Amino acid sequence: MLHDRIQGGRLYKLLRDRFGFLNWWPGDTRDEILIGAVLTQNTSWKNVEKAIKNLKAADMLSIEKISHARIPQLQSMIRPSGYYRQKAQRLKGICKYITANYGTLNCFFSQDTPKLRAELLSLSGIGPETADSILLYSAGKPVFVIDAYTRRAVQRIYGEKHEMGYSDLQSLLQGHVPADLRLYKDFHAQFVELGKNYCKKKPLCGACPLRQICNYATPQIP
DNA sequence: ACCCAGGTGGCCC
DNA sequence: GGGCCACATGGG
Repeated sequence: MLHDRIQGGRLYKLLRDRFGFLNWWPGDTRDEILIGAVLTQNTSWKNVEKAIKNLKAADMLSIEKISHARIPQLQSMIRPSGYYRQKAQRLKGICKYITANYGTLNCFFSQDTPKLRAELLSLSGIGPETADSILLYSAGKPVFVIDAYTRRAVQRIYGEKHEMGYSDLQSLLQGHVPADLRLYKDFHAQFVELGKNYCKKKPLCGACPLRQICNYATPQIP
């Protein structure tokens, strides 16, 4: 069963051996990572890079700056990342909330993780995945991020059928992976790397690392 | 021309 | 509490 396959770090070791350690989320500052997390929603990172480049060129790549940006200007800068009208509005709202209530990201992040997560989720434009991406990569909290890649990989391992919700998937992974920040960051990065290179087609290709643990013979749910 | 990408919020039942 | 749908650009 899945538990056994993930437990003992077998899955992680397998991926890690294939891809090497990935120091993942591109971005130099906490601000940049948070902003990128919002912009990348259902959007390829390539497009987000263009938006971030525009923001950087205009010296607007900070929570504080965006909190009082003009919407039309913000829209034009983030246009390449798609949904630019929605994202401009929501991103500004998020930045305004943080600066108005906490001043700085460091201050905002210095709360208990559960409270911080709930607060992130209460903001328009931040759902579970974005909240956890921010918690993990911007705030540095050991929270497992569940994204489309992770979901697909786990479904491959499971045997495709049992569709799990976000929190079920997260509980499952967090329950079987030691809560270590570097490990969580890298594990998620491994899932992304896996998804980008393999696991795209229905039958796994011969080179897919998952073949080592996924023989499609025992897809039973506990 | 179609399908997808590191989702989310608003409706509806 | 789940099933649709709009949101928008850029690349295969």
